[in-house]
Amino acid sequence: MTSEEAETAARMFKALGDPVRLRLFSAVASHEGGEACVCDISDVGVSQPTVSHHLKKLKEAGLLTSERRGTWVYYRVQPSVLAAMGRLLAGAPTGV
Amino acid sequence: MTSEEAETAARMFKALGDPVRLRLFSAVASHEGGEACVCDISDVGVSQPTVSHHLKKLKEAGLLTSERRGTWVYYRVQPSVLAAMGRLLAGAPTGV
DNA sequence: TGTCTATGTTGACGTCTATCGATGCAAGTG
DNA sequence: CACTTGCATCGATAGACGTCAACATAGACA
Repeated sequence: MTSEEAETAARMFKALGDPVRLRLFSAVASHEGGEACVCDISDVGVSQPTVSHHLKKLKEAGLLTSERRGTWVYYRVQPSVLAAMGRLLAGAPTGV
Repeated sequence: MTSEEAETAARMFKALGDPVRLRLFSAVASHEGGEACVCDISDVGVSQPTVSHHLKKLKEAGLLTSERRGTWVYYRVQPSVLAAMGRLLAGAPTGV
């Protein structure tokens, strides 16, 4: 595993390394239709700006995508990234 | 996903959320025999105390175990934890 | 016993991060 | 146009984190 690969992968793991973000991510992933608007998942015990902050982090890490439809903003997971992280953990290193 | 589950899982993801720790973990996981002494994997670009610090973090997160044999300390991965994280990412939520 | 090598621990320092209140922006509704 | 709702951004603050130098400890060997 090269230094660059480690940084890329670590960025994703780091994004899931916060309880609030993990719950938000799980909520989006398990929501009906594979997507959820912020109002559906914002009940994680923190204020609304904090939720927005964490969703932005998850988006920056490439784990979520967002789309505005009318009044609401819908978040959706990036399946390919999930698969890559799963492989990494399953014992199939990227390039070692 | 409850708050407690999120905290437990987030602690593991967080442990892998640092490039140095991810490289150390990958090095141990891919090393011959599934274990490695610190001298084998300490070439990650940081000082020796920092390596020790990160290995301690990984051990606290339950991702590694350590065993002293003579002069050297050998680290080994916890396979069950890996499988659990893999399942989490593969789309089999723990309790949602 | 003394010394060297291999690791772990401590203390300090600078940086990052999570959180909040206040505010701003977009879109629907009257 | 005014008002409300949903979400993002800004500024500030407290706490966590990564890193290193210095020191401590454990084992091997002469």
